[in-house]
Amino acid sequence: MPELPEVETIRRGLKDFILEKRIKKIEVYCNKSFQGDPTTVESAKIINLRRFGKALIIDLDNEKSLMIHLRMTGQLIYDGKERYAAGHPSDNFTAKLPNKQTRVTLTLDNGTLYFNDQRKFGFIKIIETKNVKNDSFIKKLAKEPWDMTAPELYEKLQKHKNSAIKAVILDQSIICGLGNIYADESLFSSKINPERKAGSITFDETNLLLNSAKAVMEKSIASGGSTMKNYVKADGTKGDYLDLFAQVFHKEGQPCPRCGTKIIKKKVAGRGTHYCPHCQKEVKND
DNA sequence: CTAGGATCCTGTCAGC
DNA sequence: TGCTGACAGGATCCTA
Repeated sequence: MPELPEVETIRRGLKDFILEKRIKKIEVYCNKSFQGDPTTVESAKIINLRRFGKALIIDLDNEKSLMIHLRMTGQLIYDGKERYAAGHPSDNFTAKLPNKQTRVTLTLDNGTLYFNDQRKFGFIKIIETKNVKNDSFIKKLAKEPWDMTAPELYEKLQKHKNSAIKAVILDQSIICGLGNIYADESLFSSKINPERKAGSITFDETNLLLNSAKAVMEKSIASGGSTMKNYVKADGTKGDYLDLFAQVFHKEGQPCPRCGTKIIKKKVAGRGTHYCPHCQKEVKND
């Protein structure tokens, strides 16, 4: 699910609806999905929304924060006068809520925020605002592509020289923000085969990869992420926004936009991986 | 230390 | 139709 662009989309979109609003009540339907005592944040006001990699932080006015990670299938759906839904795309965006996949609801002054999560990998947890940066997950995050230099990334790649480049760029402690979609898209854009060992990537290729990562994520954020938002009509839910900008992801069997060769799907680093076998030729030496 | 695989959980889809 | 296995936009834990 949601990668950096989707979480950033959620942050920007949700802000307009929930900033300066108070949490009146929290209902937890699945204990695994919520860590902490909900009553300690009830009546607190939302004063800021921040993002660290794929994690969303909602700061409250009582020195506590909600840390939200959507993992694979998490969604945040605000339902008030309007509905704003983002995260893992599904019919939940327009469905009646709460429903079977609703794990937590936050009742606000002006509406309800639903945390839906089919697979229950995601979570909301309460942490002290001052401890956000010390959180075990946040602490490990590397820089995002915009803050990282090519020499920095190149050095990290050498440290993991025997791993597939795809596996390396998915590691949030190496470079932060890429997930399965943007890893594939960045590698395609850089003409790098996902199975190449990180140690075989040249400095120039590293530079290209870094620039590609920035470009594909910027493009996604600009178009509202690959997620859907502001939906009111049920007939819109079938639309796949990913198609609008993805070059290879979920495009297996379709012609490569650069050379026309059929896009391949193959398991790399334990993940479904899409690439053009012609543009992204394997390089033998490493 | 790195590298690779299993695992958490629910739902859907292809194939028999 | 019913069953089965594979797979899913993530991250962690375990093992070698």
